[in-house]
Amino acid sequence: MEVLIAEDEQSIANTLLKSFAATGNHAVIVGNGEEVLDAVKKIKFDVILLDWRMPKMTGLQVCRQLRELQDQTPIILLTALTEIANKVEALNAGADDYITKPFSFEEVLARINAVLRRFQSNTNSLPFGNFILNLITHAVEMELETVKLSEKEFELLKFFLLNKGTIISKEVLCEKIWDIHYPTTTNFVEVTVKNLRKKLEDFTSQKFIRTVYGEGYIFFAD
Amino acid sequence: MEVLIAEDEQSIANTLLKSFAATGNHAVIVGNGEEVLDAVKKIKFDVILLDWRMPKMTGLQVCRQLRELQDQTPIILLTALTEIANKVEALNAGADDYITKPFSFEEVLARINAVLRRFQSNTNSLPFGNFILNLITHAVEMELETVKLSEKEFELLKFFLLNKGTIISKEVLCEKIWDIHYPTTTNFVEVTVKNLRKKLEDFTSQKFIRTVYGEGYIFFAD
DNA sequence: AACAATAATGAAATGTTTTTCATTTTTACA
DNA sequence: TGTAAAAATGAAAAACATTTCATTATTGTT
Repeated sequence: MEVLIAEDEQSIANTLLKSFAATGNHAVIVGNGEEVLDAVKKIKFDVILLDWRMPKMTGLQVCRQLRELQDQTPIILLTALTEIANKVEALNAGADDYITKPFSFEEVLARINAVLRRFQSNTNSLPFGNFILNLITHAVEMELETVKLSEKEFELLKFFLLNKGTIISKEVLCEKIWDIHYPTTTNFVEVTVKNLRKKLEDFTSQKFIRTVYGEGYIFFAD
Repeated sequence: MEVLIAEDEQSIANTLLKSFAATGNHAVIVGNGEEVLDAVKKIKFDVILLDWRMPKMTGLQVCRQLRELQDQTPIILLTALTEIANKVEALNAGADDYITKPFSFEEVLARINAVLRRFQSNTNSLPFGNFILNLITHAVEMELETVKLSEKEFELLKFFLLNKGTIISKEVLCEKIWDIHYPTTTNFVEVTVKNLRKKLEDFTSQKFIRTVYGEGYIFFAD
């Protein structure tokens, strides 16, 4: 696991760093808010531990700014006892949880796991444009309207949504959706793409799946 | 929303009670651990606010006991600052969150909503016995083994799992799964039950669906 | 034990989805 | 613009799922 520690008190930061290393994880330390924004541009962290009181920007400001930049990385705020009154503010700023100092490393790990679990299990629908794919019913929904997808259509759309904006080759689709690991003899991938396209366009009046000649498909939304 | 407040300090309990009433919710106050166990037997609460330090049983003991009795009601522990060290213990005892005193009512509401959200979105699988129904893939799973259910079989099993231990009539199944609101002319419900039974028994070597002559079916697990 | 009501079953009929195939359309590039 | 490769399409064939139906088995009651 890749953790970003944003904390200006050296002793706390170093203790955390060592503890993460000892549990087989990897952490990066930064000392102020600006450095947080720089760091997340370079590395994709699993979680950010953010000190409430830091030079230049408060944890809260960093938090808001990250969310404005559409960064969804889970954030846990580290707050001192005197700041307890502002917990609600913290949650509203887009933090996912907070820990009050002093804390044990055991508690930090427990909190991180709780937050990650919440994140992972929070995915029973995938949004795109003004629509969502309901992962339970396998239908595309918009307010009260829905279209049911067949199984293959569902799996295809789900895969596209999990890989928005990147080129996906037919070979990859074949592997991931049909579990076929050798060159295909027929064009069932194209046929399924066609059917999904038709259903989506009839329902949404938009084109989401673009063909990249010789390479594969890209799904575009927003 | 129906809230159970387990708190022996009258002033705190009453303030909460009034605040819940003011926000259109309803709360019940009990003063010790035993009364909590009695109360949950009578009423189905949406959330339980549990004081850590109470006469007769600590909040932690109550928590453990509720979970042992298979009660899954969300629990938020109310702890004093001096008890901060034991947060991990609290989470491990089956509590879903905790709030340190003193707290604002605004914060209580925020926490409750966070916990409820987590609860509701946490359901992309339904466990029964040693197995789980995966709500995304529509398959029954046990470790690495899986069986895929057809759509009707999936909906039927899902409905059974959400209504474990209660008699479900064919009329209700017809309404809820087939969306048919008038007497049926054929026996497709029985046929679907038969097919689901076969798939489940082939896979699990157990019988989960019992017939109640003249009334309907019951799903049993554990 | 005998009966009528209810439930379970196997198999055919119908409806859907998935895959295949022959043909047409689009694309990149000379 | 002409060509070959790649992609899209309509429709048939094959595989699956759902519903119907006739028959057999089970249940509660007398």
